[in-house]
Amino acid sequence: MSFGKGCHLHLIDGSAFIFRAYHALPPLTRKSDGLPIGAVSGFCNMLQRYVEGNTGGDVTHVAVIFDKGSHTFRNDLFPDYKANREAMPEDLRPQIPLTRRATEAFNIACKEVEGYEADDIIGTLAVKARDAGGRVTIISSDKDLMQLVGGGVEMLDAMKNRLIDVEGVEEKFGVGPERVVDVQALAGDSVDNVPGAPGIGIKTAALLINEYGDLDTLLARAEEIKQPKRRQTLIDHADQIRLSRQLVQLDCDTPLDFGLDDLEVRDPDPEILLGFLAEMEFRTLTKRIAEAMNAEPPEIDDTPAGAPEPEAPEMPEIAPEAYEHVRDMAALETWIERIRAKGHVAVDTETTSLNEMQAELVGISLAVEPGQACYIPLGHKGEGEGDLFGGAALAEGQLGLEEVLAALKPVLEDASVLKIGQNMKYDAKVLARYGIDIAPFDDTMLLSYALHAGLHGHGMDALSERYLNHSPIPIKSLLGTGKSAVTFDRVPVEAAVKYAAEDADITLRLWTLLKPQLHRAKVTRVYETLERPLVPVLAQMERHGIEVDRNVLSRMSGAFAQKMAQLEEEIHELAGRKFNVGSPKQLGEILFDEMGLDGGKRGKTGAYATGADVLEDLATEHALPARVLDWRQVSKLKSTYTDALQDHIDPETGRVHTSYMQAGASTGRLASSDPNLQNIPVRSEEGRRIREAFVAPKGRVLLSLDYSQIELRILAHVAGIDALKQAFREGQDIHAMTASEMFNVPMEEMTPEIRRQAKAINFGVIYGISGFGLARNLRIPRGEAQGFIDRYFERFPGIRAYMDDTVAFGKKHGYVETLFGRRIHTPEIGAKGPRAGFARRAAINAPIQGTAADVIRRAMIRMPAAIADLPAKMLLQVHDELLFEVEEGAAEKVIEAARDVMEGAAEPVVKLSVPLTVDAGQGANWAEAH
DNA sequence: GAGTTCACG
DNA sequence: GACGTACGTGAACTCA
Repeated sequence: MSFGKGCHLHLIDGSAFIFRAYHALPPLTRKSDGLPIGAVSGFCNMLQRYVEGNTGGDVTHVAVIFDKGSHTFRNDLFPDYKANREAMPEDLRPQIPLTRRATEAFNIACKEVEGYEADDIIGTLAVKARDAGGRVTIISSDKDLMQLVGGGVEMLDAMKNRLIDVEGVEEKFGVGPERVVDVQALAGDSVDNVPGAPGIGIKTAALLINEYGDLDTLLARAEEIKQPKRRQTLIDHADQIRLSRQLVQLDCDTPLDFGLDDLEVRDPDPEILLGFLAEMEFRTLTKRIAEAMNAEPPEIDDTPAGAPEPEAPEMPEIAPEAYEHVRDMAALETWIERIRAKGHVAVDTETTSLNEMQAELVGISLAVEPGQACYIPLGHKGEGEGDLFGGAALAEGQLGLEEVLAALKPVLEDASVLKIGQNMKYDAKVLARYGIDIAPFDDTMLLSYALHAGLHGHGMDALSERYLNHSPIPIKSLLGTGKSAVTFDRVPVEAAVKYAAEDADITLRLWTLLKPQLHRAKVTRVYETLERPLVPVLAQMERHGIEVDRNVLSRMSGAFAQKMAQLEEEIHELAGRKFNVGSPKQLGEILFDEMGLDGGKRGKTGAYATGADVLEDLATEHALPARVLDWRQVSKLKSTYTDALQDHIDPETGRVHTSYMQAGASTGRLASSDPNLQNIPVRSEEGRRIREAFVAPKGRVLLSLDYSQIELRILAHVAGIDALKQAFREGQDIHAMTASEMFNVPMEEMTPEIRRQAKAINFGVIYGISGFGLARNLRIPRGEAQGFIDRYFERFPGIRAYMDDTVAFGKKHGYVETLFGRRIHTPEIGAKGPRAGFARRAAINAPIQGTAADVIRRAMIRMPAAIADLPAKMLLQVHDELLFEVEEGAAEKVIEAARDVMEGAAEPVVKLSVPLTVDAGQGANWAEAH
């Protein structure tokens, strides 16, 4: 029957159904494999209720309409359109394709058009149906669709079961459907980030439109408005209002590759529908629908779930021989289809270098389910020695790099296909250099870190051994070690297939095991808000790098070399013979055996201790240890900084690119390596000069923003110490205030010495203070140190309570938590002996250090958006400091924006009872900026 | 490769 | 009563 008079079309807003279903239900997972299916379940229930409700009705045509693609013409008009939308929850994403399948299983037309919102398609279809003389019911509560109501089109809010007709629209907007866009254009929409006119809401907008007739007239005659403020707003924001109208106006000319006749109501095929429901393991729904259809409900097999903790879902053995070598485009296309059908894929890249800045892509491996993995070699060199110029020809059986990347790019960037990786930052950085922005993704390393920080490492080998009981093929077996090591492009393709595809397979298996545990462990939010979104931020910072002036370093190296030689000579003279000053063992023998100095204590290896503290004690009596201390300082600065940093300057960018380890430190801190830019000297005057080599390019400046006393502030908050909180609120000198409280010294009479002691105690508290430790730090007798601590606890009993509570919590649960829910495991807290002491102190420190780490992570994640419109780049993080490079004139603006983000970073999840404050500095180099 | 030392927060 | 102790990192060096 052709669509026309007497026909009734139902248009269901699929995305609205999905989100309703998702939020209405707890996070259900499929019993057999942990696949999240809560939204699918709710979606199917809603469809079923819909079908039941309309059986025997007058509906002749029906379709479920979905959004497709995240970029629409509205984004071209206004880049911030829907920009404040939160990212799709990660456990919803894999369910999207399943809702499409569900719709098809119900035998309901399921339609979407790339680059268009569902609303536009609904609008287009509604207009067509109306023009053909039929009736239309739009099943949605989206107010954007209300502009379509009238002339045989109405809306049904399925949740409230309320029909919205022209009167309903007037009630909501104060105008008829044909003027809804005008009102919306004025009022704006915070949900979709449509700007509208500031200060004007729906009420005022309706008033104005009703008075002037329509938006264009209103804007043309804006001068006539009586209220001065309103008048000015409309005049000032006329363009913005017109843009807003374009954004809310539905496009009722969406190009469609189907017609109304394709949407005719069809009965579902019981076998297909019940088959799908059984596959999803929806027992109740399967039974109910089977009854309704007079069909036999299929068996549902969800056996692997047996135990509530699915330890290891059934997986085939890991068999590297079975992996596929992809050698032609047809095979690649098949893999791409399988990926799309699955909705997720494990990806791993093989390259010529561990340094992502220089790594050339050699191959890509993919895995879609355990045991099913492939490797696509792209840049393997032939077996031979190569030509005279050292460049070997490409090996056989490889596809062209560009062709493969072009085929994979849509999948790797597709919002509905989840990419799974182990340490995805690496692959993302490599692929970024080939123009691929891999997203969305999961990272098994970060899953493990969110779940099990403090329990074990999170490298793939460790995870594979622990969870899969399988040792992956060692990379060394392919590349060799030491001088004879080769790069991955020299590995024969056949061996590379086994190794590389195995990595993807293992990654996929780890994901199937770890991902479902997030919810159970209640660390989903940690993973989603503190781990995953940080990856692209770090990748960007690493790619930026920081400019380092080689000449400054090299000059310093020369000066240090001279100084060292001079000191060495003096030291040998004082010792009476030559020896290796850099050898603690030889130094110990000289000091304590040959020179017979007191205080020689041997460590566990039998060697004398010659650490700085020991030498400092000796230095009061003798010249030699003092010289050695000087020598050590210079030697350290030269070898670790002025020499080594030069080797880290990237030849292509001329800058130094550190690498941040996100899952290294158990507390949630980052760690920087290759080179470590988190321990550039600052405490000594000579050392600080090294920071002069970290510079901004011409026309730019470096900008440093650091949290002031963030850990002490967090301590004041978590331990609930009113006196400390008060001091922070009033901006007092916290160490002086502590000293004043402890030693009953009025603030006016504070001496630097008393303040210094209080400062040491404040820090000691954060570290899990002990009398011995404080005594050593302050160089006072142990009894005196213990007296200080006792007095401190007496004055601030909340601190003692916090420490005791934290340790008790750690003992009970095996982990402690930050304010943001990050877990740090403390497996040794119940151990016997000194290990328990370590674990106790670590447990006391972890929530404080970890909360501070969480706060700056949150700031970093929000920073790119906050400075997007400013000529600024975030370059480095040093635990409580962020370093930026900005155009000279923009420094103040960037400071303002970045400070806002940093000071408000805890909110809205945590409302601290102390303010966070941020100090800022700027200059041509890091020494000046800090 | 373990142990020591020392740079940072 | 004796243990050995501040918390968290990474890099360079020596020495077995």
